[in-house]
Amino acid sequence: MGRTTPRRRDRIRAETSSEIKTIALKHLTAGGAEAVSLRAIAREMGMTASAIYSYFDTRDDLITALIADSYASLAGVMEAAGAGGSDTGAADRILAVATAYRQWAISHPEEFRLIYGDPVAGYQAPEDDAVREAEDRACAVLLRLVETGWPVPEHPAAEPYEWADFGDGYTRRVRELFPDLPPAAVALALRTWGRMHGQVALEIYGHLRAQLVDPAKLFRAEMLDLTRMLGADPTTSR
Amino acid sequence: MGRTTPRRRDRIRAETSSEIKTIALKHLTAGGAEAVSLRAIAREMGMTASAIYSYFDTRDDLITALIADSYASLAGVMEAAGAGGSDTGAADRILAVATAYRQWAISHPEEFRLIYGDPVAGYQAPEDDAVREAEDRACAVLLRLVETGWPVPEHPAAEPYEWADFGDGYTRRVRELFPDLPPAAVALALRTWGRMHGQVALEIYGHLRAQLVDPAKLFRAEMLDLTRMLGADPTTSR
DNA sequence: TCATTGACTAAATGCCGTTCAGTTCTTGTA
DNA sequence: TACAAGAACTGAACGGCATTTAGTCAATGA
Repeated sequence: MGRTTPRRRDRIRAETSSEIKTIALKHLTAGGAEAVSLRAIAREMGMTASAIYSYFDTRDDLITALIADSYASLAGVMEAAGAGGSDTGAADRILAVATAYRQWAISHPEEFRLIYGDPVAGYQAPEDDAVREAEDRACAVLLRLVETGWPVPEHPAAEPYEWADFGDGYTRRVRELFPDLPPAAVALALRTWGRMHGQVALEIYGHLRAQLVDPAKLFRAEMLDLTRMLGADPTTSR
Repeated sequence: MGRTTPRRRDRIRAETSSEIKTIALKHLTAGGAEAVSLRAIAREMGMTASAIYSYFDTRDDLITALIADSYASLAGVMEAAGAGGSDTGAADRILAVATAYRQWAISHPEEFRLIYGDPVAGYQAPEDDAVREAEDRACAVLLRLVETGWPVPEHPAAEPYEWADFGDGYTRRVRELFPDLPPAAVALALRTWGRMHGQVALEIYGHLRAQLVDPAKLFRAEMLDLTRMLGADPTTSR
């Protein structure tokens, strides 16, 4: 009964929907989020702006779709960088993922801003399943990095972590994927995220422009220290 | 010849200008950057939107003024936190500044987004003197933190830093304020910034909401490790 | 074959930033 | 004190925007 081949109408609909997204993405990368206007997209498609409402309930929904697609692209890049053959050292994998994160941000600045910034006014982080899934994928890459060096000696003064410290849904998904990792390891993965993110965010938003000639150099130094935090110091692991 | 008391007209002008900013800020905190509309501000002031153009050449200029004011407020909070009596340990001062940074962000989320995000479409980080000055003040607070624990043993694999690695103007201002600090210390201060910023940015933009029950706890752990990076481990300095 | 449904248009609503011509009133000076 | 200059402001307009609504038309599935 289940129909394998999509019906003609559904196919056309999917094509139009993806054409809208493609043009929207083009405008985004060309002129930032403000340039994503339903009228401009429709104009380019030879349609009326209101026609787009058959495909996206509102402009924000279209933006959310762009976020989901962009985040999936970032997650893919991170996964590829984190996969590295089994001959790759732990520190190298960490540096590879971090570099991939930064490089993706640099080559897709507007998409990065879309995901991690707030380019759409009054726009609250959407409760979108596709977005959450991409975020989980990115998170999983970091968890895999932590897993390699685990257990890492805790900072003496740090408070212990428990599962109750994390969101319910998140806890469930993490424990399913990484049954052997304790809560403290998850906390470490989130700290890793923050550490990678900090410098990249500052750089993308232009806050290191006047200070640094080569932001990559500072990022390398920071990520090198990160390997230590994850118990994968390159001086000992290679 | 120099007139000390401002003329009546100048005074009124300054008052109107600051009233515009006050209302703009009110709308910002209430509804995000999108809510800062010249028409809405003028409406509230009993004026026409075009009247505002006597005070700010464009909406973006008004936004830039808001950024400068907000950044100055953040810098002030950081300075206060970093001042701590001479009896305060180095680690405590670091934690105080970091906590101040995060707390300010949490209590002024829209201003934080204004400074470090990209709420205004197609808006490039302005080359505004007042903004740069506030950024320098915040930077100076971090440099003072680094200064306390300096010298910190470098990570073995890290590349050495030279003054040529930094922007010209920035280098000049830093060396004037901190004649004794070497380039590597400046690099460490910028890394400190990135590390503080990373988690706070993720939190403010809602990216830790689904994951963490208490983001402050993770931030504490990260900042505790930061004290180590700055050579001010609380276990040894207290 | 035919009623239904989805894609689409056209027009309108009410926002917005910005421009411009014209008005009013304050100001410093002749 | 009279007056020219200029600042502050109004009102109308332009072109842009998201969104809503009523209506058209053709593909669809029973």
